[in-house]
Amino acid sequence: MARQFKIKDIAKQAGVSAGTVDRVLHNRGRVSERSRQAVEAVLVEVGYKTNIHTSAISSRKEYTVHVAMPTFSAGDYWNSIKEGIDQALGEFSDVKMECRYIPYNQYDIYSCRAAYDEIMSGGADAVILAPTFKDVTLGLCEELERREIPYAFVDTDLPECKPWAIFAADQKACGELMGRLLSCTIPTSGKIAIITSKRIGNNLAINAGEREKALRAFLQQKGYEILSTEYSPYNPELNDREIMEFLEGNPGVEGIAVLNSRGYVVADILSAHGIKDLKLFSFDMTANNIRCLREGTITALLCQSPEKQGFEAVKSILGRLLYNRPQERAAQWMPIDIIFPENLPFYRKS
Amino acid sequence: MARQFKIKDIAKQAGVSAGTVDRVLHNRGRVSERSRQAVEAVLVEVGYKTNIHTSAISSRKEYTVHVAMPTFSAGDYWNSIKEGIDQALGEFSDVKMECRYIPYNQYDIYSCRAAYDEIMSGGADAVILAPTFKDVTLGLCEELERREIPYAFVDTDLPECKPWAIFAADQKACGELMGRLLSCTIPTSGKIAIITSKRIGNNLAINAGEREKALRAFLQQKGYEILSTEYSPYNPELNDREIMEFLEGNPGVEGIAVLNSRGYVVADILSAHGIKDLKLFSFDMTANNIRCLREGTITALLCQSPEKQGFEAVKSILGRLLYNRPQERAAQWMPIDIIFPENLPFYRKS
DNA sequence: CTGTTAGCGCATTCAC
DNA sequence: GTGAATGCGCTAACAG
Repeated sequence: MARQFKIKDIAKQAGVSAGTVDRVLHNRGRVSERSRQAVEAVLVEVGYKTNIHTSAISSRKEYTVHVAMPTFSAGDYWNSIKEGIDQALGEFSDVKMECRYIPYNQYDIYSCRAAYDEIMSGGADAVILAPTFKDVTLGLCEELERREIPYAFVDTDLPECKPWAIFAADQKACGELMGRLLSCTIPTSGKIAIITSKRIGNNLAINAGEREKALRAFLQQKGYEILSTEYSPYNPELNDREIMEFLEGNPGVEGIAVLNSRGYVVADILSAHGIKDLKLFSFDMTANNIRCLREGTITALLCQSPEKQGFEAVKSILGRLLYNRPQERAAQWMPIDIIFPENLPFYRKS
Repeated sequence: MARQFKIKDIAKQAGVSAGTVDRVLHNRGRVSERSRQAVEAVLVEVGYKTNIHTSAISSRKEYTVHVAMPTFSAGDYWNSIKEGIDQALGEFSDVKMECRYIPYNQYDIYSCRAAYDEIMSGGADAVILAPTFKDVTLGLCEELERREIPYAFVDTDLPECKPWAIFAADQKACGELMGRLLSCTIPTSGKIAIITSKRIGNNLAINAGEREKALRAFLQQKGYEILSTEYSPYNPELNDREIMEFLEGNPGVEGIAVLNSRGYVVADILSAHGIKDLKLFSFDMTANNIRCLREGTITALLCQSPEKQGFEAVKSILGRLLYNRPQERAAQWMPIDIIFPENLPFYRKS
């Protein structure tokens, strides 16, 4: 067990004091170029690794992190992200960090704008957010960058922004993976239906769009006939008729891909009409989707590790807050888990 | 942010000193019954949670953990478990803990016995092991229990033993999940071949056996015709002929399940003979299996989170060593990941 | 700009 | 049996 180098060791080696080493480590400035270089040389030479435990207890600074994401209810996707955030808060509970949740309606751009206004008015040291509406988010990020407030994305990437970090699933891979599952399950003679949801206004359903593009490319290459339809998240009572009319008008559909978390909506409709021989795939381990998976009305779910997204976002922001290092825009792509009834129990958190 | 209760707070509440609280927390004895009860009452009342960080830095005890598992080579399953262990060692680097690896040949019971002897002769504070040979392991565990040395299992469970904790995948679920994948992929008119490996001596290939049982039950219920054969891990040059003869003698096989990590062996044989239309599933993200998955000669892999097994085993043993709490035999079943080429990149660690 | 120093919360002596 | 005192490595405030 090679003894770790301590700050004092570094200081002695570099011919400075512990205080100076600390200032270098945290990019606090007020250090002469000469000292800084000397310290950094020793740092890399001995491979110094800061002891997060002692660091955590002796740091008395308090931070406020604002978290803006769509309203969540028990067992849904956004709630899982929140669980990951809370888990991180527990794990790093000695860092005095407060998380303020600022929820908004993901179908209402005004609600989102209001949430963002609230972020800017409060005194946030850092921000975690899900880029639901592209243009609105661009505006917020610009302002955050001007004020030098670090922010991290979860769920979706927005290439135009310069977040401190991104925690999301690769949507192209999500689409292709769904294509793979469908092509394993359905003979090429069968037709495949892609179901998306209508979204009002000119906001992009960024993720679903990317998934659809990748899925179509994948299936086309395999030679499938692809059909598609939309359902309305605003008029759920219409869905039943629309979906059934679609299926009746298009005989020969053997597989259905629902490109958002609403697989259960379609599953329940099919089930209510006694349709059992269709393969149905959807996204996210929400409470309703899990129920359908257990009932056998959903074949499998693709999951984007939402807990990990939340957890890693907090962890990363913390690193930024504690160690003021400049860093490149870093994307961390989440594992995409495939859940069948048989491996479901081992993914459910307490 | 509710302020956490500190040891001092507990002490004041219970009318004792910090030292006494510490003795209670660690079951160190030398505490009057009266004080102990008072302290424990306050402890549960305020929901005291020990601060692992301060705890870690101020504890000066040193521990030695022995790890007995099959010899590993770069990129194989056992190496992944070791990576998880090393990762934990890094994460908890301030706990002075040394891990001694004691590898053995998983096909040679004498080598295993020798490894276990070494464990018992060294001064281990705790042991992590994979129960490869049932009877030999039973003997070791008995002795460990007599000496009150805590031990944890990875990879496999052995119901007869009383380990501190178990980190393994549910093998029944593994078998059923493979059945599910096969039944999604292969029409019931197709035949399915199960391939296992011969194991010398009367040691049980515990995991593969359980998987096979579950898989057979699953497929039978779905109405498949099941064939099976074995290959020899000792005479690899024989495999090619044996496998090909098996396939030629059994036309109509559309899917193959390899119930251990050697899927690549079969994949390479098929590929060498230009056979492309078979669906092939196997276990574990080993280097060779990954190669075949990329080449398209393996359809998908089931993975038992080996890194997590190693990581959690160390974490759990650490908890036992630091906090002498008695705990029930606890099994923690790992997630079973399904890996296709499309989601492979997001599971690979650096 | 730099060095010095007082804690952070807990585990562990060592006197009582 | 018990409680006060000491140190772990690091941060942050302060005095130069």
